Amino acid sequence: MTIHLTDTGDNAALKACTHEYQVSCGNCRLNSICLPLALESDDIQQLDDIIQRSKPLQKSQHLYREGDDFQSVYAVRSGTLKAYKTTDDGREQVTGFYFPGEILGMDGISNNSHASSAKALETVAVCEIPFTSLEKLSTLMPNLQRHFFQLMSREITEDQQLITLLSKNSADERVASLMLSISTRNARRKLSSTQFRLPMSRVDIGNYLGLTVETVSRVFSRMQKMDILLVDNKEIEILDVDSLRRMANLSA
Amino acid sequence: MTIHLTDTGDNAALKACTHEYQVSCGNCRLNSICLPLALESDDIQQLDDIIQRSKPLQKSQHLYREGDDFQSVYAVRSGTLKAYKTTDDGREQVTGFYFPGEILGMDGISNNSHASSAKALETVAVCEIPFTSLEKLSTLMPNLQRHFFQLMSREITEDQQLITLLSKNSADERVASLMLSISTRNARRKLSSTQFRLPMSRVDIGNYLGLTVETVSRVFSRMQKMDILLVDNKEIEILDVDSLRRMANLSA
DNA sequence: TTACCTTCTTGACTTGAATCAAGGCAGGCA
DNA sequence: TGCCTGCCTTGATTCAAGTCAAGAAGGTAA
Repeated sequence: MTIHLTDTGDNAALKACTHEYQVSCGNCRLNSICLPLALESDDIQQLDDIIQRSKPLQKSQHLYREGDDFQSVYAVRSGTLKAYKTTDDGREQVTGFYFPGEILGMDGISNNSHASSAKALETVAVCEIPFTSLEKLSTLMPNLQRHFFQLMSREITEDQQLITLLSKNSADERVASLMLSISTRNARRKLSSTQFRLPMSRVDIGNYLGLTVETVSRVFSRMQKMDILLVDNKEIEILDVDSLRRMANLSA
Repeated sequence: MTIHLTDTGDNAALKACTHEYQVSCGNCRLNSICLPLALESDDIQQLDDIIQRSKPLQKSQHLYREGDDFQSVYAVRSGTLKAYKTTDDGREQVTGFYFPGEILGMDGISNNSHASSAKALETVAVCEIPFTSLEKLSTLMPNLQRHFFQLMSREITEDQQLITLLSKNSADERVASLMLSISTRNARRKLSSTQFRLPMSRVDIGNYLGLTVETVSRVFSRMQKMDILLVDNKEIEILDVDSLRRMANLSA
């Protein structure tokens, strides 16, 4: 039996998941994001068979920790996670935020142990994809192999975007870019691209963007004063996308 | 016929490559870096068959450019390359340096077009690995598939290291880290870990580390004054590794 | 050899973001 | 209801790295 997953909005994690573990990839409304593949229905069945849909994670619980044995990669079904590394001197570096449909954990493949930790920013449901099964299946399904090569390659290019952002852009540009990125990712999930609730704290934003909390806060205030954003704590409304784009210094 | 590659030192590119195209992976002295695999000799033969060893690139020539169709990934045989992206406002962001035994070009997989450009910093010889052949071979050789998953995962974790460096560390720490990284990579190739010639300019170093040339130059001067490094233009000698490590703020 | 050009270094000054410090606000709990 | 406690904001000050400017050193070509 499969049940259609009716809502994967960020607050719907519990509702969506406690009773609806048995979603299949074929039915999942996120499959266009996480599995944009020309797979035969038979293939999808095989993939479904290896994927484990376990009970949801509560806010601030870890999906995995840096140094844990690497077993699986994970697709986010609902909710948001942050990935972070702890530096040698004990500070934290947020390396990414993961929204529904996105896949995390691939940095663990190289050493057979997770290179970063993943923590739920709110209630989260994930699909667990055991990596050895995925490898075996990939040798049988060239499309799937290619898909995972592409996913990892995308992660590389996204990291390179972040490197450029950190290396070249001002505080304003960094915050503007993150807002645009979240906006785009919401649009992909058919959610509003102009109004959303930030799942992460100012500290996390600052940490991700290489800025202090105070700077992040000041940038938000400035953008509000310029009528680019409407900021009410974590609720964000983009009032002027064009100005935001200009501020982010991105032509695309 | 295969000829043993006698020298892959950075200046030996021309000598090594104009007459010695026919090296095989089985004989290549870099294979412990680029192919640390338990492959049967028959497997290695199959891999050899798809790899193309073309004529060397001269300094400042491009191996590929951002936006080029993605066909292959490349293993560096001798010499050094830099990878860089051009930002929307026309500036350059160096995303990595690639030394002999290292593999580049994997960021092109996700879009079937190269996400960055690769330019020779000196005379360079590469092994070209056509990606579609590699994919096919990977479905037949699970070890090879796993190896490429691992290589890509390593690229991700290295990018995350750089993100952390850019986001959290001072100019001194960044330059110290790069010197240690180059030192380590030299050691892997059985070259001196304490004395080497930087293949890249100060501009490239600054660009990679998110610093200006002037700052890079000042850091080198400071390190020289502290008897940590001996700097003579591009010739570097590490006088005090422990202090350099302390300066880089890395316990490892 | 000189002349030119690029790359590197050093100094003086400026500036954007960090730090330090104080208060405000919202949500949870007694 | 009111009081914590943990976020978030705002202001004043400091500082690390950027900018601007000048000159030195190294490589290349005539």
